Amino acid sequence: MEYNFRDIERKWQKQWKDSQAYKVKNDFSKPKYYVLDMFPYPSGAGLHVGHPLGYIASDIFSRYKRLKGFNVLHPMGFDSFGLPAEQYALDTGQHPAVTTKKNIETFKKQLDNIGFCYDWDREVQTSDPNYYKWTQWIFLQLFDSFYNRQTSKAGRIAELTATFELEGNVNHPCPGDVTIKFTAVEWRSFDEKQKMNVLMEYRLAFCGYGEVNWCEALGTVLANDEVVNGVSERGGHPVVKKKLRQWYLRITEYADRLLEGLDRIEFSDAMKEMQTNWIGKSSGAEIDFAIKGVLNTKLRVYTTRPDTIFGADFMVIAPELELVKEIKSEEQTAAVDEYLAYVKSRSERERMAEKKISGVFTGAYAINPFSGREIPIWISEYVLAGYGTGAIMAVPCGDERDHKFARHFNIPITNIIGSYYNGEEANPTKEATLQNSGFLDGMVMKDAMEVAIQALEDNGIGVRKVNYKMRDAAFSRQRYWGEPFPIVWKNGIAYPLDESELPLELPHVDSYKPGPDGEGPLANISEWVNQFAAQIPPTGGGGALETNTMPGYAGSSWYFLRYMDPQNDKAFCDRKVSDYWNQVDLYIGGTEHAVGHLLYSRMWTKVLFDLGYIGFDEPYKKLVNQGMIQGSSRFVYRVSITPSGENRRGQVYVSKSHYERIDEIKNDVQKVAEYLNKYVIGKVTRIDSDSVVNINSIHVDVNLVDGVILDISKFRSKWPEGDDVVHFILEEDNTYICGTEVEKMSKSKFNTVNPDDLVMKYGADTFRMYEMFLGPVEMSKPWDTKGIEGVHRFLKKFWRLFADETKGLIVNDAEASAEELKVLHKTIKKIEEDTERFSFNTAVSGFMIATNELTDLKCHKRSVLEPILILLTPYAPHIAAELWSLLGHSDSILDAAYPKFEAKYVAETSKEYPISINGKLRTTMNIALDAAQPEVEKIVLENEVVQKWLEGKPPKKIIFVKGKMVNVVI
RNA sequence: GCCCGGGUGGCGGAAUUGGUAGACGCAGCAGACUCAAAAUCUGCCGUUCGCAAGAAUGUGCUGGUUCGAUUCCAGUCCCGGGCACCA
Repeated sequence: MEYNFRDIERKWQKQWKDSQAYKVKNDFSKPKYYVLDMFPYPSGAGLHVGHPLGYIASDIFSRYKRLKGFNVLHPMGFDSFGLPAEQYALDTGQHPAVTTKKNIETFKKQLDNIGFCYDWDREVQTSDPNYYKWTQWIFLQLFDSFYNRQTSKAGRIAELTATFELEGNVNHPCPGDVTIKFTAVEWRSFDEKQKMNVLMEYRLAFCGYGEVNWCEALGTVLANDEVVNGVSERGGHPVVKKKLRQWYLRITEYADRLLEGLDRIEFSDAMKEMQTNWIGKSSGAEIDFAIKGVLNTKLRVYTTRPDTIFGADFMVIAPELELVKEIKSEEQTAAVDEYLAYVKSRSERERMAEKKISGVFTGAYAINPFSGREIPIWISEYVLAGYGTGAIMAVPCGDERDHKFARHFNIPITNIIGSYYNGEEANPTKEATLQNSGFLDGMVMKDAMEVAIQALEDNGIGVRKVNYKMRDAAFSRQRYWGEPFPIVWKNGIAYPLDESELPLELPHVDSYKPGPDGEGPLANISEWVNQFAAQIPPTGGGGALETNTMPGYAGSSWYFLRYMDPQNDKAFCDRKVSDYWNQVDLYIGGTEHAVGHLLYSRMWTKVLFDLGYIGFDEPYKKLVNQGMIQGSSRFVYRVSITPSGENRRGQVYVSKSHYERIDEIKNDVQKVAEYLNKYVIGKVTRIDSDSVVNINSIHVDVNLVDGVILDISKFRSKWPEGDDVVHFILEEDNTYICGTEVEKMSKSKFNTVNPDDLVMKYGADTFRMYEMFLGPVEMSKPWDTKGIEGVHRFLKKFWRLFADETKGLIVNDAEASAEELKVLHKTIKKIEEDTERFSFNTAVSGFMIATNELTDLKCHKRSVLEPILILLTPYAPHIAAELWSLLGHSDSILDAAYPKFEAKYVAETSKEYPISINGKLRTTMNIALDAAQPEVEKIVLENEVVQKWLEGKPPKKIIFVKGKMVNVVI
């Protein structure tokens, strides 16, 4: 009876499917556990070995929790809206819905191959109208809400208008535009459009004109985190700033709660820090400076260091500010205008890349409110219009950028920190005692901070102020393949669709080309756009649907809730059901979503909590970041001499060591020609004066390479023309050695490995355990198929504990020996502890050790093997189920009782103590564990190795740590 | 530039609280079984010296704390990730 993994796995996958073994019920009587994977985008490329890493880990943990008696929710679905499907549609004309469906089928088949315990009845697809109906519904809730700063919670727009009727907005300053201020009387006098415009500045989902990251090549707007170094993350196309009407989420209102919530969840420190940095909270003050000769305008700056106000030697304002035009002096007008033109000419990309010091004096002066000193006002692009007030007070002795600027333009520097400033570079210390600082003189900076702010507030020239780097999140895309907004525009007012109209389905289109003026493809379908024209309040007639669609993160912001109650058509998720499943207990996914998806879904959860739809305000209790599996690329090197000598005798591929030698002499064409001719006779017959050596390193399919050795015959088969066409220059042992590099796994680099192939060859159980055995889940590592044999051998060896090739099942009912029970309980402890702390690689090694030891003991006893079989179930469910059934069980091993560790079986009476001399291990001795120090000292000193090192002298000291070690100091 | 991680055999990695460094596996070497191969099994396997016993050395590098450091501290180099004119 052999370990026939193919039959076994096919059999059990069918059996589990037929018996609905993975069906999850909302059974409120059982304790729950919710394990979630970040759902994949179903790309056309299918799964590669990198994808399942996290899925396997979560599957193991789910199955483990199930054995422990929990009702486990471990669903899977697809983030199926997105750009690639639409790009593909543009290229091929295939409808995204069609390609997406096909891709999902492939993904599901591949996932099922690996034997995951998903309840596919709970599958969600973000592009399914039954799903995005509720994405649109949640959007409507966001649209109908504002952030009430009094209660620090989302509230309804109706509450807000009720307040406005009574008291205006005095207690609810406008988050979108602080200059909007009105009384109750004024509010009541506003017409509908004015009211709606005001409310738009409060809504959590709002529409506004704003500078957006516009990518011409993609024809769309990108979120900040989709732009990397001035180019699009996808495709690397240039990105420019452009003013467009856009939808946004007012996530900035949640900045503090997003920050505070981090204390209550288990994310890695690195992840928390990324989010903290992204939110970028800083506190300081806004200070108003009078401008010399200008009466009704002040210069408002933001600083985190009000204590340094006496060191402000100049002011810098962002070139974009309107104030510039107002204050520039006549003499400086030409220079300022020239500078503004220069700034405008520079793209975001140049600005980011160059960072050179530039700026111009406006001719205006600000007045230091405490000293009356006149401070020149400059403009420079290093001050950003979008942060703080767009203006700063520059303190060159304390800020490096200000210092460089002052140096560059020869602005005198005031030293307020004494010896802390060396005249060469700025010192951002907070410890210095202030000098040249008026009433702050003699105070330590960090104490002066509070005094300065108080003085500013007392004199009405400044206020305490907290700022965030985080911006409101752009929430619209000029794309087809996304959720349509349930919004109708009429006369510039956005009217929400009634809930009963949801889902607002995407129309079928024939063209995915952008609409006019940067609008999305939907703008081209007037029939669809105008479908609600007759119903729009208050008068009916006119009105057009919003033609933008929602971004990729809309559907993924709440999908974890839908899994709980996926078929509900009355609500996104029944409250009783979400109360039961509650937070995701374990969320597994990559770090790439640190500041995107994870922040947005945290915000949506908080809003839904505030509005009373769910009972918790953090979606994910614990997050484990799986590492990336990188590709291990292989290269071949093609050498040619152009323009002459080329292709006379076909292409020449040289092995690695030859490549290295040729690379050294590549500038000498003659030498390279001789080199090539030495191996390929007549390869190079003529060299011209303009001949050059070309060396191309070309990705070669990793499946044609064994380790680093190229399978030449497979490679050669790409040229059916025959041997004359392609030549190889090999190593001395007649092998072709490839170059290697670790890169992202991708089809274009020919370094992808398909899990299907490995499952076919070794089985799903081997594949699962091997992926875990590679190393800690959190760690990124290049894929290497080599070691999979070892794991496969282990499973075969494990099988042989139960069954013999000729004799069949060899398990007996004899009583287990103490030694065997020790192995069993040691293993129970090891596997349970390692599983709990997600140390799956060491758990796999624990199974190997147990198998090796039981094989050595020739143990085939049911009472030992059965519990180990249960331990193995989460890791290798198929083999476990098969053996369980062979042992005569008719019930399912998926619900067996997890074995209980009993310490008495592993208790030892003595230990092989390491005996060190001066901390260096010299020998070991078996000593009873209950032996006390005097007794141990006596035994140790009698040891001949110890006596040899003592050379007759008494030891200085003997360190004895019970149960650990003995160290003799001489 | 700033902020996080991380550097351990030929390779992936282990060492959970400062206490036997290198578990487990891959690759390699030697052997058994076999006509042969596969499969399986046994032994060896950081480096240097040595027939061996053993000794020296060894967790990026330089120091320190300690009876004892892969683990703690200071400095430094390298690799990976994040942020990047945020006042």
